Amino acid sequence: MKVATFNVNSIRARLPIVLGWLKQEAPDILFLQETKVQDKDFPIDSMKEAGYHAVFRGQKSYNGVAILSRSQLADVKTRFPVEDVDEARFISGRTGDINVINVYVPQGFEVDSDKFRFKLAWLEQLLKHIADHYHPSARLLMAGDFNVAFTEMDLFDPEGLRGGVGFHPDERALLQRFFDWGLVDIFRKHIPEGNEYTFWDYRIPNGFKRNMGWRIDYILGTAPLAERSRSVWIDKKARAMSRPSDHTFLVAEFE
DNA sequence: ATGGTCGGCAACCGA
Repeated sequence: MKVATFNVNSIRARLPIVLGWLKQEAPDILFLQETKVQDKDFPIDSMKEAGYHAVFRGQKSYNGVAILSRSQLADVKTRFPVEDVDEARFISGRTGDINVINVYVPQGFEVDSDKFRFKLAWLEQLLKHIADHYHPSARLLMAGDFNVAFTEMDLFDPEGLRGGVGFHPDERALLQRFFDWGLVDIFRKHIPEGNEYTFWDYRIPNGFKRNMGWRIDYILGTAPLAERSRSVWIDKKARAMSRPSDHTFLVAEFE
């Protein structure tokens, strides 16, 4: 089984990249974030032609998540209210005995802002949701854009960025609690070295060329899945395609 | 080289 996650930064702007990648890599599941499209405008026909089922929840202009899969997902849920705000940031479902969750965690703007507090509350809620609905001994795969670098290895300038949004102790402590519960960072399980990133800010000149990036996209799995993971990679060559996203594909293969 | 990020969507917001 091959799964991937990609913050697409507009599914309509990057439809050729996604379709090309699906054809080339033929994943079983692709998690997409920041689709930036309302449901009535989601390019479902293109996905069908590519051989994929699609479940999605979008909103105008911002956010939006989708799961593309070879086999149809059951028990699909897209509602995830936090503090009475229900943005399009969450989709869960099931394929066979594998439960899947796709998340687009709030970015958080800046530390001590309302948006930052909302980000922390959102992550708390996600943790509670998982603890309430799943068991670490069952197969759960959660992937997406978490907007948090976990350790110093996961960003290009840990000292300069320490304590800022995306690398704040409170955010990192929350990620740790997902790991404590029983989720494994599949990338880090296989690749212990640093300087491996999934996001490069558009606003840093030549940030990608200079590899000034962050690892903020994750594929997490419970132990039964982590034990069956065979390889994981960040697909930088997908960035060579026209109009690259500021994120890239993160891919994992399971037995 | 006399500027310097994207995308949505129509003036700026969000990342």
